[in-house]
Amino acid sequence: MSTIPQRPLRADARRNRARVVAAAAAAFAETGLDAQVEDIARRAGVGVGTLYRHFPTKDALVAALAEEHFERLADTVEAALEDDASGDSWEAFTTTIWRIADTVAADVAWCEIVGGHPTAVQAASRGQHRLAAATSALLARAQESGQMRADVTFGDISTIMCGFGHIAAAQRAGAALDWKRYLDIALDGLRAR
Amino acid sequence: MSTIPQRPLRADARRNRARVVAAAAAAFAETGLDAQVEDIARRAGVGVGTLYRHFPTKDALVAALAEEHFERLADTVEAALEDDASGDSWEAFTTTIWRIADTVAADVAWCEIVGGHPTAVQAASRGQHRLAAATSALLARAQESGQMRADVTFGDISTIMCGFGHIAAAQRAGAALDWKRYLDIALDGLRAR
DNA sequence: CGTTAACATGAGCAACGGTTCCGCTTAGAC
DNA sequence: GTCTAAGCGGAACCGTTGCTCATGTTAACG
Repeated sequence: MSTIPQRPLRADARRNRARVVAAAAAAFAETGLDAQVEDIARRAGVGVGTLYRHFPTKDALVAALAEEHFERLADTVEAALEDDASGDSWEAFTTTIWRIADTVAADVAWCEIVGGHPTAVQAASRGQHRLAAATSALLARAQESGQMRADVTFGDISTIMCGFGHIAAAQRAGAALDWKRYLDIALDGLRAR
Repeated sequence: MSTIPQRPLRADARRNRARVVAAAAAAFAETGLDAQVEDIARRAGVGVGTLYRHFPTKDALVAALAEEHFERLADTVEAALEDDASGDSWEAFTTTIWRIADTVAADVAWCEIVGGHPTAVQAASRGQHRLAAATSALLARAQESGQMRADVTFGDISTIMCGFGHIAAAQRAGAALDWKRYLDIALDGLRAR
């Protein structure tokens, strides 16, 4: 039951909406999900009222961003899937993960969404399914080549990436942690012996 | 510059302090660090004023609990270190980690503290040092036996456990994650090839 | 231009949660 | 038993934050 606008948005409204989305993405990435609405509006150069005209609630804004974020990730993995028509499938897998990691590490809000924001998770279900399908395919190839543990599932990958997101966030917040090291170890744990 | 009370606490005050600590531990374990002060007081069967008589601030309460938590963990690892005078040192290491994991998995607040609560981290520094020393020793043995990657440090273990804490918390909150699976993979990543 | 519906604004409202304060209670010393 | 300082309770306080609404502004169409 999505709201399909009868008339397209007025030019200024469209511009403002885009600004809000960009500002929110930046704010959430920096501060996490508890970035303040007023701060987002200020960054976007609009009033809070304008923000609320486009998104009925803060949750809805988060959900919209989550949706976009998942779609982008799915794009990345699907692209990797095509590029890797032939080649080392284990390496195709790991480089994809490292690429995703770079994106996720820059976004504090990521893990907060994955690990328990019902509205956002629901909104992003389409992207999540695409992501799951593509990742599973990449996974299957690496397993067929005998380089990856045979029992690894997509769920394992999302678990690892969820932990990853928190570690990256904590590191950014000043904790003595190292997300590269973490990924190195975790990926090693996925290899066949 | 710790405050040493000139006179011992009155009997009822001592009892109430213990109740507050227990209630706070339970509340933080269930809800995480944003458990409400009023809720903690209610669980303890005291007024908020009483809570604030014993702990000047919510942060201080968190710090006190963190301190105790780290000391307990250090106890666990030190005990393992003694038990393992002879035997399979890799297994000694992994069983210790699994034991710690059980404790940590039951406590949502754990990772929030490790990953960015300055007051608590500072208060727990003694326990952290004990924990670091004991874990490093356990680690060294497993490495000497050739079963663990030679480049693993204590920092790696705390990174892994930090991720672990968040995954366990998210799982408890309903996310489709599996902390046992995670540990299984991460520990495998620590083994030598 | 003139008109108007769409849009923007930001002070202000309400809820929430940590902290304080003061009148009352009680453990414990004599 | 009496006294008093230590302790207790919880209503009130206050800063914070998501959200609303009355008022002012402007894109877009004729």
